[in-house]
Amino acid sequence: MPKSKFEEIYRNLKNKVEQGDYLYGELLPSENTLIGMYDCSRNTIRRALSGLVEDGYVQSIHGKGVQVIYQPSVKKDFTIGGIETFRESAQRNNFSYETRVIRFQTVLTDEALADRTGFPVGTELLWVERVRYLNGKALILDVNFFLKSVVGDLTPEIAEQSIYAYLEHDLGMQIVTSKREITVERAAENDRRHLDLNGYDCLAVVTSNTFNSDGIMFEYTQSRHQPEFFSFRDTATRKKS
Amino acid sequence: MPKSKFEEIYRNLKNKVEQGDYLYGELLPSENTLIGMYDCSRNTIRRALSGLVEDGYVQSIHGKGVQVIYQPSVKKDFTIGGIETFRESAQRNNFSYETRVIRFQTVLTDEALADRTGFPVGTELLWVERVRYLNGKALILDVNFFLKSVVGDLTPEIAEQSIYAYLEHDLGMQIVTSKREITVERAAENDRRHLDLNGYDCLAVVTSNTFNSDGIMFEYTQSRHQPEFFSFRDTATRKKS
DNA sequence: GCCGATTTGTCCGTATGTATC
DNA sequence: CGATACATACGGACAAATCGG
Repeated sequence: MPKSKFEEIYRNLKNKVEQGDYLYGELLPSENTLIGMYDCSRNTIRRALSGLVEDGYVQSIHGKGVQVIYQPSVKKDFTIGGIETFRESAQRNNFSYETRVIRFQTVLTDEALADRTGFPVGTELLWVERVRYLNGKALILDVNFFLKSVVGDLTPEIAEQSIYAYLEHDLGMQIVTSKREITVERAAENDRRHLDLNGYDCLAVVTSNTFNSDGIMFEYTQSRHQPEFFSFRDTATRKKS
Repeated sequence: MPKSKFEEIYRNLKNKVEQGDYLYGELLPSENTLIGMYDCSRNTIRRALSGLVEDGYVQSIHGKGVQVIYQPSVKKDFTIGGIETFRESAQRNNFSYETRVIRFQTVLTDEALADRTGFPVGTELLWVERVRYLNGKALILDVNFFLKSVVGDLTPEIAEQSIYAYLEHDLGMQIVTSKREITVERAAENDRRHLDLNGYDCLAVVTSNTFNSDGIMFEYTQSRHQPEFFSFRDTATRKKS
């Protein structure tokens, strides 16, 4: 059984664009035509279209139509974007991958940790550090702090597989919002020890706070990437000031 | 005269959140209450709210309410996000700034340039390189390629001020969509020559293609940042697979 | 555990405004 | 000018989740 109607239409149109049914520079069928094609209301069509706009697939032009601006990417990078897990990215790129847990302990949030993570002082956290290997090279160092009260009995064994799969499937938790910041930092002692930096003295660092469907922030993470395989894509639309 | 109703409400609510009228963790007034407060339909309220969701200000929880997840940032970084110009960022952070044009010439798109920029072979482009100074330090190297047919008679003098102001105010052009990619690259000869790298051997590189309201891609840009002052913020929401 | 009130999520239909051609 | 297409706004209906009694 499908999800919602607008999402079905959104996916269908997205696939069509990706498969080249509608080409770069062309206009999509008009909203009225789409109403006929999908047998639904105008609102539903517009909702589906706005999803494509957010994805940078199309751009609507007042009085003219909705134009395709999707271009298939030539480079098959190891990219992160949206909220995609390490495992999903690796599989999408057909890379062999492995994860090693190098830290797994419970800590109490003190002043410094509170300032860094955004959790209140005194909160019990699970501190996990993992090294991610792609095709045998140590490329990512993940430092996670999870709310102990939420992740329950997460084990190192689970952490070596996918923590997100555990959270979503086993705990039935839904990840909704993730606030991220991307910076570039000089490699620290810990980075040098665990990663194959290949001569780089810097890393791409993605720091994020993640919220679940209950609206509670349950995770603070730093993902420290060797620069070579890091790439972040994004589409921005300018809101009128 | 104001823009649209939903945008007015969006801005109003956004300001209230920023000013602390609604605090982190609290719920906004219910949609029904907001309808009364703003004297409008439910759709209009929901549209305003969805803007706040996109900004990572709030998160709606089915059956419960709309929760504030906005936290005022302590660090006053030089950040880029949305489509903000160099000038806007500098002013927001109260930095003195200056721009020097180090290249300004017309080129014809060959195979290599087409591959890099996404413009078709044979297109006439304006190639501009500028060094951006913040508080006297050379921190950003901007490499722009503009569609010659669109930017018309852009001059080096204008380029030293704000190109975007020229495009928007003088040409009446509206920037709508920008596709961006963030990577980390080793500093090249050109970077070393023009930037104060402060010992870093890497740069944060933002590569973007920008579309105007006519749906034509008129700009390809590489913004090469000294890492120290680079920070990119973003809020992602997970779409159900 | 059930029920009803509240709240958000989805969907529909209609009307009017505005830009393009 | 008229036809077409997107933008905004309103109103109503029902579903689904949450919460308190």
